[in-house]
Amino acid sequence: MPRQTSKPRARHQASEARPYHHGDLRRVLIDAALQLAAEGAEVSVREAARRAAVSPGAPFRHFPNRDALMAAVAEEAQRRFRAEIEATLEQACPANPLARFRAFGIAYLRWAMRNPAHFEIISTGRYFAHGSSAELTRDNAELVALTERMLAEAAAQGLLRSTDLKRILIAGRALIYGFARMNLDGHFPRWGVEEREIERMAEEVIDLFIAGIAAR
Amino acid sequence: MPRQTSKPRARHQASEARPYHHGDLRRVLIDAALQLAAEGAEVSVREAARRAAVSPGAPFRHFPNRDALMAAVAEEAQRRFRAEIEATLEQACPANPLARFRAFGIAYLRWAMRNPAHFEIISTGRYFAHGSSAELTRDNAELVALTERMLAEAAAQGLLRSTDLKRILIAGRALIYGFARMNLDGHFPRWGVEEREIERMAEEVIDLFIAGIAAR
DNA sequence: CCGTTATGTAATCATCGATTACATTTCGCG
DNA sequence: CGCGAAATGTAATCGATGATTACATAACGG
Repeated sequence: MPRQTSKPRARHQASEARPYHHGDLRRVLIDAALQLAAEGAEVSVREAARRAAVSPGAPFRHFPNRDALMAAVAEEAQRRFRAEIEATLEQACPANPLARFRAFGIAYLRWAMRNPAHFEIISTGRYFAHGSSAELTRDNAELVALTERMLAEAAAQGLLRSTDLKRILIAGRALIYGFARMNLDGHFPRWGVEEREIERMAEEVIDLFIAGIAAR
Repeated sequence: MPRQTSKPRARHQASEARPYHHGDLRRVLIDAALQLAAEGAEVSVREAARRAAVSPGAPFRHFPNRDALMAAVAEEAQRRFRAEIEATLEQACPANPLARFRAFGIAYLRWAMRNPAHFEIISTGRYFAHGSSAELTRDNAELVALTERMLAEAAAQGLLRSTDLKRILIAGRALIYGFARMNLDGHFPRWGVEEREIERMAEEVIDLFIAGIAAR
């Protein structure tokens, strides 16, 4: 929790000098890094420090190394990601598991497409050792478990053609993750002038998948 | 084509000195970079130069910058990727487009899983500006076109449930690409002790997709 | 009020991509 | 041939970065 700096005394000389101790440098560094990523710039510790108006070595008081900063950044992004998905699911028809699955997929892809850099940090084991953040791993596992539950309910209600839930789960994850990554990795030529256009494609792809696994 | 160095004269002094001019530095640098990537190390121009036993500045005679080297590396990797897929398709039942699609997907995923670093370089716009290599773009487009043709044939033979080929194509690409990236990005916990296990999952996922789009 | 701890600064190092000036080899053209 | 231009590699150097260390200063508690 951010400690409240109680209006620190001014330095010996300047009346408006920045206090020696930053308010909550850790938080500010994470935000700066998130912002850097969102801007498409690559995240460097120094640049984050620069934005926090702090010396290049200061961040290392809060993070042992760059990877640790990135892991913290990923945790924050994942928190936001998960929060938005769960908020969307709050207002999704609770009775129909496949409709919920659909809403989940759409929310997932919407966030991924509107926060590409953050999604990249979350989903790729490139910025820090995969599994180095227990929180990130847990949050992600819970999203997977959420998906699993929806499919299990669908199966219980006889909505699925096959009962091989494991296989359906993996295929569904691959489909959604793949769509997000295709967008991220530039596999959609810039025909899709409208962002809205790609989101419509996302819906169609999800619907195709659901039609494929649904009983009929 | 690699120019043949016709046994260059020895230096003024040593009888076994390395010739001033490298045989085909460009090629050697690309191979060194491919090897570096395959070893999981991150590719640096200097390290490639080191492996080629050449000064750190030498590579820049062949590549204007690091990105250009990476683009050349990607082109080579893509060439191998495409060659293997097409070789596999050579011996796939030519009459059944869905069987060919299945073979395509399996070959795609097999290569991606056995050459993760190379697949990463190919498929991500991270190592160089996306579209900076016309050859890479073309090669990739041809694989997509190949998939498109298989699906069109399947539709022509009445094997598909829907005729929305565009949607099926994107979904299929997303599914296969997503599976490959999930493996790459560490989304498969290390349960799959056996590599063979993951390859079996890949087959199952592809089969599930085909079952989903097939007429019945 | 003092000292222990938390936090930031300054200086330094190795690595990397990149550029420049220079050296040597290769090759084409007369 | 042989000579000069072009190709190719070397050496030295620059700025940025991640990281470490020694030191300075502020914050907190007894």
